[in-house]
Amino acid sequence: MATIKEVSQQAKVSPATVSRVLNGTAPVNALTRQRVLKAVKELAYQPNPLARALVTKRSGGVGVVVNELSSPFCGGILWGIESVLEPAGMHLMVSSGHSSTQNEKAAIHFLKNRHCDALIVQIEACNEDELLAVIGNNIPTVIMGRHIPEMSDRCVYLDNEKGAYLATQFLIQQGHHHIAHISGPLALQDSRNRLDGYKRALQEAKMDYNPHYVLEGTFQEVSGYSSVKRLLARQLPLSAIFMGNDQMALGALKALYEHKLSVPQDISLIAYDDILAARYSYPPLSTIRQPLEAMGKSAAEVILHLLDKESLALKEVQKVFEPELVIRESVMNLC
Amino acid sequence: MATIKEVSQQAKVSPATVSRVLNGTAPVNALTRQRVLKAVKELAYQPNPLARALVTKRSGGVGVVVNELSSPFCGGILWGIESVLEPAGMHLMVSSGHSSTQNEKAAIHFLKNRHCDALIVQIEACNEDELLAVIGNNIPTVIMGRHIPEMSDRCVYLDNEKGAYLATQFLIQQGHHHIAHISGPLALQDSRNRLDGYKRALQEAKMDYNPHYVLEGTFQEVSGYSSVKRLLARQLPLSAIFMGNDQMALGALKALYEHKLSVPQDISLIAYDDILAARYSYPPLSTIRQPLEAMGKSAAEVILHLLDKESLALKEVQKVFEPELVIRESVMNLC
DNA sequence: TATAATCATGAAAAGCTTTTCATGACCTTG
DNA sequence: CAAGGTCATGAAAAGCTTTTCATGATTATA
Repeated sequence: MATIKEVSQQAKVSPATVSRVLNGTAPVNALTRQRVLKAVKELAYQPNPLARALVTKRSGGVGVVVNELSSPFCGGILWGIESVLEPAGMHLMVSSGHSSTQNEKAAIHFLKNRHCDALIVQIEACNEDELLAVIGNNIPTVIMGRHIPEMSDRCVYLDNEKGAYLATQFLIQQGHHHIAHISGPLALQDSRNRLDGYKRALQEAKMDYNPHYVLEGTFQEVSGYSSVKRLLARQLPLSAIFMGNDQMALGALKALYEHKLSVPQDISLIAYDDILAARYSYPPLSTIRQPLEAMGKSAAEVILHLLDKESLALKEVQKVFEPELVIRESVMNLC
Repeated sequence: MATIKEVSQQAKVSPATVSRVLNGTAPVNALTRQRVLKAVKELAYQPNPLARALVTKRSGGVGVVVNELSSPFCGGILWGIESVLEPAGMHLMVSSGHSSTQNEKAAIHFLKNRHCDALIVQIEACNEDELLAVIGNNIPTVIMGRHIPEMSDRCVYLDNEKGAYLATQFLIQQGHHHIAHISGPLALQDSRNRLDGYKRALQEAKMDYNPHYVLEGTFQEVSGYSSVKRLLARQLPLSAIFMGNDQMALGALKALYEHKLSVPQDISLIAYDDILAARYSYPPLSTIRQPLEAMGKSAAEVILHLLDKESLALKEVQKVFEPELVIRESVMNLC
């Protein structure tokens, strides 16, 4: 590995001049510049990022904490982030939170300690106060997948209320009157927003909101399964369920199958997220799609702006994303 | 951020002594040590990883190049890697190859240039020579998901031949005689090994290998769809298909559905990988499971050994993993 | 008791850049 | 032509550790 000193010797200039040529930080005589560039090429010189980081206090790394590396949700986000950050010359340092407050905090500390220039955080367990505390305010940070009022302009998230509204509205349009909802954990803002959207659609259709039709789940498959069983045990008139996410819907499918209820003939199902499995379940699930990749890209763009790498104003980046209704075959038209 | 100098002043020692206490590189008088530790605590001192990396030539980062960040396959691997490397104090720098030779090379160069201590590479497009060339031999590297003879002791992979053998054998045991195979791209060693396993099972059952029953796909869903259509057009007697991976099997399901052939009554299907969707397709797919997380862990352990962080001998890490047959409902018993 | 060996510590160098400050050459302007 | 300004460049410092080498003190050995 050649150093800047060797280059400077070969080009018969000082290291400072080489630095100036490479970074364009000061004007350099055209001939000198050429000599330098020639030497750089001949020695295949590449600046040592560590030494550079030490002096500029910019490591070129962005820390990303996702909830679960292996989930399709996080994969989509990561992909989006990478596609923006890498061309900008920055690298991703990833870590995961595994839905545990402690892990999440540890992951954030870990990355902060590694001198990341910025942080992108998509976690579920920490509440708002914990999150704000652990982030601190000495590192530019973007929150993904939830809205935190204190840092509204650095949150990239889906309009969950609207997605739930769209889902419920669709069920109503298809002629359903008795619509249940299995929510996610209500400690999460997302889940609460989805519940709100469900309520708003009912209200708009002049249908009463009945708490007996709502159960709280955990976003996991087993919870979809057990919640639906509990719901059925209540023996309420029922024609459709709005499931808080796809994974729970897959569990629901199983529960309904065991009760010899077919989807959508006996019960209609609509869910949320549009993971791959939603397309291949039987029947394929109608669901609400989140533009994960686009959201990841936006988060990365916000980061670039915060780091002043781009001239665009921060406001111009889209931060609230629109959910999209994906119609497949799990909802029956009763009209 | 406190520096080592401030700590040394507070503890009335030289920076060298602080370093010695913190790294245990030389004996330090017990009392001095206590003074130093006290100062470290009071100032909440944390060594600057960049400065440290500059002198030790160890950044503490491991570069990971996966084929596709958003795929469930890579997610599982990443999870495994993270679970070993993070406790060892190392961080992950990720990048993806997107099945393109150029991207893969760029990603590896990108990470090497960032002064990673080591590399874990799971890519598909580069052939062996390209891969060896781009890796070079100045950075410890582990290859995942394929076997490269030149660096046999640094490859962590599945016994693909055996998995394919298990799948095909299972079909035969269930009484199938006309078994087709839609392979992955035969440029990939994995695909060739799976084809070999298929052949071996046939041979062992004294069934003839007929090339008309084998089509080459791309591992993508659409390719499963089109390959099956082409296969059906050949009008061969057929009772089962061994699909090269789950994604192609999902495409196959669609093609068969369009031909009004039901699975498994008319055609049986078995696949490879066991992604989440395999469990929820209709019917749920029998498939071959890869222990992704365990493989990721192993890869990370090999890295740690290569970096001499652990005393275990390199040989003791498991590097060839056993596939597991997962029986669901896509295969009919004809016996 | 004198000499050798061991131990604890500090000063300074090394690692590689970027950046500040200074300098000398050249040009412009009064 | 002298004074002031601009331009291109170099020397040296700064950024924060780790590590080498040297030193003085203490202990063991002959």
